[in-house]
Amino acid sequence: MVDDGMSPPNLDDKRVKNELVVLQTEIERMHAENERLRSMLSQVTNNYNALQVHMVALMQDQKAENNEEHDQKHSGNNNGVVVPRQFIDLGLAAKAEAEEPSLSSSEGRSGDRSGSPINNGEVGSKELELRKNEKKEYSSGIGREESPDQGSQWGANKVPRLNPTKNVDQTEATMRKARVSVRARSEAPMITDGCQWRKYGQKMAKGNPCPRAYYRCTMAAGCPVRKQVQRCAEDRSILITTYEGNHSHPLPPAAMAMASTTSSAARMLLSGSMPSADGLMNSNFLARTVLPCSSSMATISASAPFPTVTLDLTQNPNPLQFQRPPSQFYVPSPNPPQNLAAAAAATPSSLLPQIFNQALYNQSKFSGLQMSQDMEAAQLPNHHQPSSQQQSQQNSLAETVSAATAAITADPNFTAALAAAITSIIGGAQPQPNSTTNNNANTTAPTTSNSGNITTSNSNSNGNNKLCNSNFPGN
DNA sequence: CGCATTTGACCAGCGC
DNA sequence: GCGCTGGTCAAATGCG
Repeated sequence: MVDDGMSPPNLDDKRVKNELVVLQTEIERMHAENERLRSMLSQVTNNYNALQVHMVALMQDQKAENNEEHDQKHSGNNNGVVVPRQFIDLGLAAKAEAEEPSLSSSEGRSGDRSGSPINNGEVGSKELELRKNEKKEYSSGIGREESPDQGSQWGANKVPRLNPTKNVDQTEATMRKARVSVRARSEAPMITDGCQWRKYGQKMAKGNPCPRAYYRCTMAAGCPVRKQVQRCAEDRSILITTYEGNHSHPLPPAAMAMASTTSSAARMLLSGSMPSADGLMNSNFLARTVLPCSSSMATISASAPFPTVTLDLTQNPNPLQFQRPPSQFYVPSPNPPQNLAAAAAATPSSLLPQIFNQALYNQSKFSGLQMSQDMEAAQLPNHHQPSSQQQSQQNSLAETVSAATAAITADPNFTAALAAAITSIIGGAQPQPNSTTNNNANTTAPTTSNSGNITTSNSNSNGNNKLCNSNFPGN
């Protein structure tokens, strides 16, 4: 008991104690280091965000000027709507747009159509057509002056030719091509997303009885936003809605959510810079982030022809049924729809505020520098174990996605909930209204999809194809 | 009559 | 160069 002669143990104890002390100091040092890195990280993030905000503000100013001119020309299309043009947040996209409307409203039109503005030769005659169009459309109250521009926008394939303004064009082109695709189960022929749409075309999908419908936003003249609606061939209960572009006009809150989503998606894709490399890494990060909880799927396809953020809310048990490019990261949701619906039924609306908040919180994670840092953290094997903060951020994001999915699935109208989910995943830029309410401007659109191949024929023969009859009931 | 949808035609990009 | 495909246009049609 008395340890006199027990010197050896004492020595050992000492040594152990020393080691402990060393370890402790080491740990403290690591903590300090961690702390330091964390603060650096947050500083960088803050700077980035500040810059982003600043840039957006500038863009908005610029756009506001352009729109003023534009509005003066076409007496107030945007009147009445309450919401400021918030989701023009998408800095770069906003810029791209800012240039477009002004161009399109008058002289610029020459350049638009077919995206190869400068396809000389044809321009002259086409301009006549365009002007004719303009008149017609303005008279109908839904200005469509954007059509030319949009043509180029949506028709991504045509974009590359866009041109001359080299400084912006790369960015612009990328933005224009960026798409947000939402896959959701819905028996309804359409989903309500808060915007007004006008159908301008429909095509049959190859090997798919369900046609793909094309819509453009009619809430304001010149709005470049378009969407495609298709129903999945394998599972017709799945509705695939793809959005492209950013609204150039104020929107009601419900629509805002979705709108900011597309903007954010574009920005996000852009932040990954060129699709090929960074884009993939980003997707990887996203997938990893979402995976842990995996009650929703987020896919970012950086592969061509345009970068697409896909939010899969179908909880499809067999993701493989959809052919996906190898470069896509697909995160399947294990939860059967029923479960989600049930879970959501209990909470949907209450969840949304959280979702929105979370979205804002997570937002920084998905953009710019912050994103790449997180990405590294996520991808590196743990030798620097991700800080608990990082980990919890990722977890919370996953939870957010999960919650959003549940809420969405339960929400018969989707809309805001849908947007919230996407936004939360890709980092929506706007503070979202906490209401899930939606405006009912809807568009119905039956759709089809997925294989990507579309036949040219339009025979709408089969009854099923009677897609949309959406008359915009609402709004 | 005005407006939205339908649908055949057209255009441009892409691959072979 | 040609054919295929995605996307858009615009006349025709239908509906309120």
